[in-house]
Amino acid sequence: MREIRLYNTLTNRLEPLDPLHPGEVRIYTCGPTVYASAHIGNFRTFVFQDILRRFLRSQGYRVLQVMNVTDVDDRIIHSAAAAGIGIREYTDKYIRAFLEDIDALGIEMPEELVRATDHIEDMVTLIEKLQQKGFTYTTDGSIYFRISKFPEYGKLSKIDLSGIQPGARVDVDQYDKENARDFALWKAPKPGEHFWETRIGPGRPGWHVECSAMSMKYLGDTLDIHTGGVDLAFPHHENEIAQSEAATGKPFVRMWLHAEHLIIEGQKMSKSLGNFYTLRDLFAKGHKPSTIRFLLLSVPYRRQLNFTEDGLMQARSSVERLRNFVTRLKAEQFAAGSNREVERLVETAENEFEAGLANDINTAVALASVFDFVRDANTAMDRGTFLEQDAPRAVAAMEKFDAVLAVLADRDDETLAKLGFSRPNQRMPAAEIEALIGERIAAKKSRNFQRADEIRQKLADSGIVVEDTKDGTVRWKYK
RNA sequence: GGCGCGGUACCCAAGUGGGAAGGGAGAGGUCUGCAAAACCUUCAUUCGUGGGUUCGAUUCCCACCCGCGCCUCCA
Repeated sequence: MREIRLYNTLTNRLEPLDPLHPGEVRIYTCGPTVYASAHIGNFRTFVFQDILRRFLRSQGYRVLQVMNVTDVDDRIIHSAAAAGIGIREYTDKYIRAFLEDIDALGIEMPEELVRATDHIEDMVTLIEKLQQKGFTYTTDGSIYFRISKFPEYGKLSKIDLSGIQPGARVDVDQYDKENARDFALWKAPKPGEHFWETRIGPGRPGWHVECSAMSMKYLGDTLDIHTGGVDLAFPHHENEIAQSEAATGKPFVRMWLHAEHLIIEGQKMSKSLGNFYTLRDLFAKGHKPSTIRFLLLSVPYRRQLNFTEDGLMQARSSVERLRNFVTRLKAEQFAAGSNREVERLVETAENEFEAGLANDINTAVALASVFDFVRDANTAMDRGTFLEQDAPRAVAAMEKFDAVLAVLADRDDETLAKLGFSRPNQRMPAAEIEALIGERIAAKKSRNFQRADEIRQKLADSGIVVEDTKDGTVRWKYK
């Protein structure tokens, strides 16, 4: 098995992946907080995680991935109350939308998608364990984690607690905490708020404890990989480490992977700047799922990604190029035989593709190997040195690449239609298209080029592109 | 201030102590009735700036400039 190296935020180094359970990689992924639609920045992180899991599987690993859904927090409680419905009902619709969104982007479902509110009992058990070991204290019914009892606090984010300057910014809750950095494991209910009646009293869980409880429940005390956006490293992941390791006495996570943020047209994405896009906003503007996925995956995950209109155009063209190649492979007739040179091209591409991804999921290198292959194979086809037996081999390679990339197989129209974004101007019935193309071929044969061009224009107006090929056949596709 | 990421052609972007990947756009050409697709050619003689190490640095070291993130329950 090829060695896979990943950049571990805990050690700030590239390290070889060495799963605790041979052949199986256990991953925990911080999922969405379902109080609103996820935005394009969220999906940068989720697409990265999808590339990671797809690559691991393509390398023969079993993957056991758990993603949480945070369906209880202040915003949810308040919004649900304002809407006069329960938090479960309130979050259901956002969970549904999230599932539709990740499906639209070709993101595979994790093996376990778990809701925080289904695991209150597990969190209570974890908090009890921390209480027994003396890592907590209670103030007014809220239970806090005492950071001073956990000397390794700060090892992920490399913050030095001794150097903290008190003052500048003070949390509003500070008065009931011993230390400003202590965080809530359990929050006492406020009047009128949703709460659970439990062995540790009435209340609701703090944000951090949910991830510790659920990850260890499904993946064991020590996980192979924990992923999330860079912003989560502190305090969320730092707190997860503290809770989990204090409770079990074992290392919580062997490798921490953090995806850099996405910015929009060079600016930080924020609601006040009005550059806050959901997937559906982009679909409504006419962008295809494959375009968005390609753009999100084309920049390696540890690099900030500038999400721009121009970038979307470029991504769209790139995907077109790859898809055109596969279409050509399947449609064109080649002379009998097979060419060892082409086989060599395939092997080189497959090797470089894997090597790129194995080096900290370097998608830019992986894509370069695919494009190299596409160009060289196209050249061989143009020169007539690409033979009949080479085609299925090349198709197989492209399918292998797409098992990770997931942008070649064209589900765009289908996906958009499912979400209500069908484009009626592209819905000319196939029979009518075929009839027009037949008429155009006849017109061309009788050298009535004016009529032929009229038909081509008519099809173009309906979003259909016609391509004449060398051997006289005609291909068409939706634009 | 602390911790971290980055500055490579018009845009996106890889990379290494010794010939600067790949994609998009542009220009010219081949093919085509014309297109489209594809192919060919072209597109970085300061790889942020200034020093240093070296036979040789975009790559290592130092300083500086610029952009960004986290240090507040934001992926």
